[in-house]
Amino acid sequence: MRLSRYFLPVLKEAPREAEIISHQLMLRAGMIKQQSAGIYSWLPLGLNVLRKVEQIIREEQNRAGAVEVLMPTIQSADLWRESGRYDDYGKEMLRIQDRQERDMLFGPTNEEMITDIFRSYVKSYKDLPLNLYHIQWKFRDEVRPRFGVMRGREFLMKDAYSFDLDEAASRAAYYRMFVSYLRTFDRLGVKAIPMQADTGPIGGDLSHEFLILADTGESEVFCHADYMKLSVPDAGVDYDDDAAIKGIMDQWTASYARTDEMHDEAVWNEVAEADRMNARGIEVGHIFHFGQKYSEPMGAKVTGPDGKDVPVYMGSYGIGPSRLVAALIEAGHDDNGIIWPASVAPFHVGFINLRSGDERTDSACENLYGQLTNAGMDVLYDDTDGRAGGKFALADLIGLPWQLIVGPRGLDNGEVELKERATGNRETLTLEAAVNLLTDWQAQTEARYGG
RNA sequence: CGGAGCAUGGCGCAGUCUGGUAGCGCACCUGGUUUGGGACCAGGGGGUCGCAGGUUCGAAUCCUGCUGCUCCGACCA
Repeated sequence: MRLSRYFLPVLKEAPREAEIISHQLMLRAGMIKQQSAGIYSWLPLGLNVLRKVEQIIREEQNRAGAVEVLMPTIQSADLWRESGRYDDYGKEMLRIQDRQERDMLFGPTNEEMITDIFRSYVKSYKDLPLNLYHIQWKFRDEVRPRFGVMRGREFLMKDAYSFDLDEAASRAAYYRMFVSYLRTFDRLGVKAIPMQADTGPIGGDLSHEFLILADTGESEVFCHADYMKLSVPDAGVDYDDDAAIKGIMDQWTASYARTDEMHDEAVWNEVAEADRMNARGIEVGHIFHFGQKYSEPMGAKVTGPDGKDVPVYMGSYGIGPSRLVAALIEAGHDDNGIIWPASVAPFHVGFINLRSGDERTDSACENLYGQLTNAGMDVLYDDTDGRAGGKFALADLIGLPWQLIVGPRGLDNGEVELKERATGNRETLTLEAAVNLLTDWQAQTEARYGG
């Protein structure tokens, strides 16, 4: 992508209403525009990252055996009356009427609708296990939206729903999603720690929240230092092996890890003092096992091997991609701007042409641009007229992993400079060496974080 | 929903106390000089001062009502 043809409306100063760093940087980097309290447009750079986050989530859901569907944002109130939640959900649910004055709502979640889909088609235990998910916009009319897309009223959510014949199978489904989440956050380049959670209004008896540690996190967390060292299963993990999956789950839940809501001082004090980590975290995922809570009232039953009908056992599994984008920035930034994890960076490398209009630097950039693009790299080429300072500031702000600096002085020696955003390290090297370094880096990144 | 605050060009702000018909920086447009870490010179465009009433010869400024947005608390991906 050439910057001159892109749409990247950056700001030098953050709008006053932006309070936390991720919100400020998202506005300054031209990723989002606020349209109303808690409601945002996603501009090209923001959408680029959001799509990458979604795609990693999608790949890991698929790997764990979940199947993607897409349910509507608008739902009928009737479904929610069946579960009893139409009255229970309260003012957070945005209620609307269509022209026939039918009661509708903008979905805050989809348990009812997915249960309806399930009961319409699935009648036999032979069709289980089943896990359906979608990635769709939700609306919760929060009393107080804040922190940009971190807590918007409209937000993107991946929500998966598992269906199983009995409690044991349902727990196995829960464990698979648990492991899938470990892999998902790992690929996103962040450490997210599963913490024992309150099951809340959705109900159930088994629930974990996944939190990214960040100083600006909204929750206080207490966890054992072991979590810093635990390894995440690789792509070869066998989701059909219930025992192995359970083993990973056990390993990741063996030590103390709770948010302030569930914190128990007495148990916490049993952890060795040196191992106690008290930090702040951002909740980016939440999984629940709730058994027959919805299948029972909504009549989602399957016939078992004994010929008897039983309501299916269910769980639901949420990740907020839009919140994750903000959380990744909270976890990765410096005074100059964003530092993206390699796996979701909107572009791998930004080109800085120090002398736009100069025939030699222009053609060197064009040449490199062609080579890297052909090698499958995403390149943002700053081909605009302008001074170096502004170009560096922009490149730092939007946080691409690499900056390739091309100027007449370097070209006198057939050289360019390569700057790594995360470390700030700069290296002078030949054009070929720069191309090799970048393509090697991409191959390694793909091997480490790719699908 | 309870408490606090803000609203002046795309962004950041001054002006409001003490009423006299709107200004600064950045951004934008034109021309020129520039170009190795947010350039400089000259010229230019853009605002019914959130909305509606009221007071006044005169309102960004004073009064009343409303709306929007932000922050602190209870809730959540």
